[in-house]
Amino acid sequence: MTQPLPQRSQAVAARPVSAAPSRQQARTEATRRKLLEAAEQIFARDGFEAARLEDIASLAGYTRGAFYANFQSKEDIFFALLERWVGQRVSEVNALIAQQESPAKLLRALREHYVQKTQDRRLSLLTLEFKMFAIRHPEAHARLRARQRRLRESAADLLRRITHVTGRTLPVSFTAAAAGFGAFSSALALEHIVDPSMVSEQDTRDLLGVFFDGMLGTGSAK
Amino acid sequence: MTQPLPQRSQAVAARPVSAAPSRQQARTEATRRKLLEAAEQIFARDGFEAARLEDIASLAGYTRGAFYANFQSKEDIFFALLERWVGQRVSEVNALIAQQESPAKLLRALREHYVQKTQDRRLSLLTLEFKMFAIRHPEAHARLRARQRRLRESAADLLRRITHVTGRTLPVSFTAAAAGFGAFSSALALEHIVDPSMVSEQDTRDLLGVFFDGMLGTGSAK
DNA sequence: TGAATAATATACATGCATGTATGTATGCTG
DNA sequence: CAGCATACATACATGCATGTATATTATTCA
Repeated sequence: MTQPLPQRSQAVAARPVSAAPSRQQARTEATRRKLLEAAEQIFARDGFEAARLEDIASLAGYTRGAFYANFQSKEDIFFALLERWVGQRVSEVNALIAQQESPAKLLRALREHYVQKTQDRRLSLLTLEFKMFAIRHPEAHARLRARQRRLRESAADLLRRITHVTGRTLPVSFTAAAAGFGAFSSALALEHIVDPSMVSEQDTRDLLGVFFDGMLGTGSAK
Repeated sequence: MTQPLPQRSQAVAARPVSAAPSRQQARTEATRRKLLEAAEQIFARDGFEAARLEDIASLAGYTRGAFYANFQSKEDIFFALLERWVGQRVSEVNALIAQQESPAKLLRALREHYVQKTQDRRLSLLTLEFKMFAIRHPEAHARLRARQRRLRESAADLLRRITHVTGRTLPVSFTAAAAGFGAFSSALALEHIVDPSMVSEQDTRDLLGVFFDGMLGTGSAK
């Protein structure tokens, strides 16, 4: 019934690896990108199950015809989105690492990074959506999990560097700590979205701050 | 076509408020309960959208006929479930409050309460499901939010009592703090479910502990 | 410029879950 | 125990989103 998912979605017709992309190829890439960006919005808005391919296509400015020319199914684009998304997140973290700032500055930057995450509605909802999907689709679970791990490893690296300098030891593994930060920030974002009057943006900042200080001891609670 | 939703789902035929329930009424109550319990499982397993009434009914030992005799729609049972569920959570918290133990004991109990939440898969998933639903169904948002608030208020009360005794001040409002604890524990539960090898149960305990100590200062981090 | 191919649209088929209408059995009441 | 109501099951109708097959428009290249 469900045949094995192809590794790469829709394998763009083979071509010499780094040749200049032809105009048609560029066009294809562009619509793929537009579709992915639309999917990002729709999935965040409606969730995976309720999301309609029609909506994704039309938001991108196409019809479902274009969709099926570029992706095989809803799951397919969901995975493609995940890849892109993890790549982007990893880049962000790596950018932090690459900064080579003082540990204190790095600490503040990391903290700000998570605070930012808290305020990005789409990001937080997608994060949750990916995880929910993983839980509920056993056949896809391993794949999803692997990508999440990539991201967690990056963040863990960053934590490793920081604690190496500050000499502080964490109560849990680096990866678990990274997961903790990520989880907490999306959870707080969710709270704020559901009921901003109960948890203001400032509240999310402060709550995250408490946790952050407890873990990494910046000392500047307020 | 769609007449205005009655406030109470399916308005069990009016009868003197606290008369002894007839056998038939008792039977009805029982199947309603079974259906609700089944729904709890199915919604947690599949999520609201993917959940099929067929599955709920059959898990409860009935067919969809029984379902529609007791509930009007999937949304209807979802809300009924929410009510029941919030009621249960509030009771739990109130039980803690009613204990009238020493503040130190109360603190430990509260902490253990959240740790327990972390380990209850169904509970955590349902929590998230309710919130996601609220976000994505504007017409239901207010109603959902109101129930969540009831729960948050209870927890906030508990926090108020504790801090009143310990003299400690929180960095955020009591309700925001309560939301923080709740959010963090379901988020950690989710992490553990998605990838237990990254975040063990002990990790969730420790991470929650860090936050807890940061907020309420029990002092016993490890 | 026009044939060949790629990109996208349109039209159609299918499946599946919801909801409704009707049937049946069991319990209640005079 | 007759007749009615309640509780649930079965069968059917509908809608809607997916996926596929075909048509149309845009590009490339001889």
